[in-house]
Amino acid sequence: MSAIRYELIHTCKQTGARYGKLHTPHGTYETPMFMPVGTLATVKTLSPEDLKEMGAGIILSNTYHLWLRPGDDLVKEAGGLHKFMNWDQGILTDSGGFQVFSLSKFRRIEEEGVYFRNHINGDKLFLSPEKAIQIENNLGADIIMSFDECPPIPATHEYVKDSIERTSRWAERGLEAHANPDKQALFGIVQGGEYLDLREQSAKDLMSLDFPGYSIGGLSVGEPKETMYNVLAHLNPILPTNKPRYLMGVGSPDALIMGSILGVDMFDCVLGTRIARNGTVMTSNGRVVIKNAKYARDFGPLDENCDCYACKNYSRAYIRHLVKCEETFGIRLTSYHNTYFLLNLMKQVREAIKNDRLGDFKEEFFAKYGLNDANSRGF
RNA sequence: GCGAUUGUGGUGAAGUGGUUAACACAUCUGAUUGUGGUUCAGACAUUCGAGGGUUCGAUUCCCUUCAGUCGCC
Repeated sequence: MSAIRYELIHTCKQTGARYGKLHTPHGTYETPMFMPVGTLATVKTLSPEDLKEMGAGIILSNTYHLWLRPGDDLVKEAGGLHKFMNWDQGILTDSGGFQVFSLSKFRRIEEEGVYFRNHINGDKLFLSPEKAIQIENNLGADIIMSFDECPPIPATHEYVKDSIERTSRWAERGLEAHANPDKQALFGIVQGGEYLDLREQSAKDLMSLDFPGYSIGGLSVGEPKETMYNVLAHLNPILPTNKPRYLMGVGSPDALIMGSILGVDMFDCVLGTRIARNGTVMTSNGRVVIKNAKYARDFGPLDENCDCYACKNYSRAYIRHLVKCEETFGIRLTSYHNTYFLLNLMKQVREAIKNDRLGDFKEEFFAKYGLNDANSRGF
């Protein structure tokens, strides 16, 4: 018995996008959904109460980071991640595979796992599929990820083929090591870079292991958007319709809409909260770099069409001042707004799917930014 | 009043008798996609306190002047 269940409720007649519900041990959530990222058991600057208030469902946390600090055994001792951070909604943990790829300059990938040095003090570390699952079991998230290798784009076909085959073997090992599949759903991660044949092979290999959900990894690593959309379009008819599909690390507004159209149910991304901390917000009229001098005397809200806490109470001029002075309240307000914006965008996407008009919604949304091309940068 | 010393962009400062006057911070623009609040990229002194002189050429040498700092009466 799987810990989660995906229920496909409606398919958009205009685009084929999926509206559904994801039932987890900590609540049921409508999809497609955006999951805010809280790497170190907190969405930076936001409290769990804030997240609840803005309607966040599942949030992400991270195996690698929590393993190093404060340690998964400590989290287990605290009663698990939900209790530790006072979040009674869904949690998903990433496996650490991506961090090995993105944070460590020195790493040696072997069949049994990866040797690398941590990003804090350079200590030698070793992470394997079994070890990652063990940590994730201790953390206790509702949805957990297989330990994968995230190859760069570009990489040779030969390299990526070896890589996905190893990642599939790792996925199988993780499945065997998994202690409580009835409480935590383990997802396999489809890799394959930009090669459609390898993406297909990766998906089919993982599907033969019958995971309760499938992640699509290794995208948004610097490739053109078109490459990503091609991969999604290819995988869409291959992946099972009765399981959730999770596109990892993607979350610019245009990619969220395009991903939904291409059959994705779940997204996560640090983009919104990261650019928030650097003084940029997403608005219904496009990106606004609130740090810019032109907003010094702009006493209107961040987004005139937004009714979030930040927009209802504070002006661009005030927020710009706070951000310029590196006051923490400033980046809290921008983080709040961007997270709200992305959650709200997905709400609109779901409504559009239910009304069979996601294609129209996409056109309207893109037009507002002056985008008429799915491959445009957007944000 | 006398003596010494220093004057380089918003700030702190390098530097040289000879094409675009280091660097840092600040400022101004971009960027950031399974998160170190990080990091990266670019812009920013027609000009070296002011005036005069020497020189082919002076921010650099000389004179005057102004301003600051320290010391002495």
